[in-house]
Amino acid sequence: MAKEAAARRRTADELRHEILHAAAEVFLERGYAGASIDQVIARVGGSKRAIYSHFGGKRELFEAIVRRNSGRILGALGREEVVRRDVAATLLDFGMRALTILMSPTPLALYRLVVAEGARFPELARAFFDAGPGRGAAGLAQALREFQRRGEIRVSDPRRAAEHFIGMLRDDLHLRVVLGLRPAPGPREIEQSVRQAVEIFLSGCRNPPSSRRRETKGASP
Amino acid sequence: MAKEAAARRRTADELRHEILHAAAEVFLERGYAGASIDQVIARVGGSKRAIYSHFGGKRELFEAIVRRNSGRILGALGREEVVRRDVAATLLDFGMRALTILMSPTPLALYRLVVAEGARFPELARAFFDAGPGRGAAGLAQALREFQRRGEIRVSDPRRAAEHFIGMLRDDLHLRVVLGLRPAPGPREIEQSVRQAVEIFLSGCRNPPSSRRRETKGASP
DNA sequence: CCGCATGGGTACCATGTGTTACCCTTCGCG
DNA sequence: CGCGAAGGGTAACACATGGTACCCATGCGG
Repeated sequence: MAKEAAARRRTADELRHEILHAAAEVFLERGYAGASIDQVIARVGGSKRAIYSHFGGKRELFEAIVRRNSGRILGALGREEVVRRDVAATLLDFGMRALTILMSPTPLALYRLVVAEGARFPELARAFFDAGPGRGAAGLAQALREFQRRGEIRVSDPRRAAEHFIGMLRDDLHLRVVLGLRPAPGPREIEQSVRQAVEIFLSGCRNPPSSRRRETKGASP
Repeated sequence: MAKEAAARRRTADELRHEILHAAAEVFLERGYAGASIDQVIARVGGSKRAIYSHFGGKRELFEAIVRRNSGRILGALGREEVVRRDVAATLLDFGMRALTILMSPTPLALYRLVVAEGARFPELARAFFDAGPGRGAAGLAQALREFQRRGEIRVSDPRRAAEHFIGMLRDDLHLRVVLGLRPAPGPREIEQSVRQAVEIFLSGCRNPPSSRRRETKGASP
């Protein structure tokens, strides 16, 4: 009885969860204005009534979706940017993780969505930024301060430097993927991009003084 | 007579131009799905028939808008990244111009729009990227090659390096403005950001080898 | 064993959308 | 001076949307 009931009539939380899941799919792939309640209930199988009971309406459902995904997706990166080895290794590690996350489908779609609707949903934009890019930059900035304390790097504004580094990660490669001009890069290409970013970030590319660098063209294995 | 006629009945080109202008406003501020033909004709004063005569429909009008704005906005930067003075000055100049353009209202709205709809309008995304970020990166890459030829810098992949530099420009500051979390920065803040980006790009921030740098805190002996 | 509250499903509504058929004004030309 | 044509304005339409009133099944209390 109870089992049958549970199978037929989903728990309220179950249903709510499924609605959130389906709504995320729909909103993330069609945008806010382009998505419709009917499409959501078409996927989740329930009825509109359920949506209007559990959430208030389209707007509230959308906000729930964005908040939920903002929080969960970038939580993996957030952690603490533990300052483990040397600067280069830490930056490489951070960059790899960040770029890998940024290039996966859901964060990409979420990015498109929030960029598109951010101006019309200010508190959502805030939540997204604080949970994602903001937290990432803050963590990295903290790590940079630690390295600066150790004397390994020298930077005037750690927070801004962190943002610059993240900016290098999220460069045209990310933009091209966001625009759908090319598929997401694989781990190898990600690593290549991150390595060059770390190289530039640490050593720059001015020639005379830093001529001690080993790569450039000649193969040093 | 002719004057009255011209005042009453706009030239076909006149009308077409006004439609494009109004449609740009509507699309850029409401997004593709959120915009409506009625809103466009409400601003331009004509009738829907005009739109469907001059353009094919909503989709075509949208494409015309994006193409037009993609071309005209970033044309100012495009030019040729003339390699004038030294690397730092050129990068600073390029960065200032690029960031100033990126932070002005229309390019911001266009960015939001294309990011949102890029996946659904692939050829538009391509056109936008080629006319804007792509051209900018290509120009800068060309300049970097020239500097590399002169021996002023040393970089393994100029194109990617150019993209990294542009990425540093378009970092969290740009994202925050795109999301509407803060107003666009003034010239002073832009210059500050660009300066640090140039500094990092050229010299990096690793401490021991490049201790010859003059800022940070202590005077370099 | 039966009535009742709960909540999810059906059907509907008002509205706004993109699009098109029709008509009238206005200009160019004989 | 009259006529044909072209193009813009009016109005309608088919449709999809967000939102809601009604209804029925389900599980519990008396």
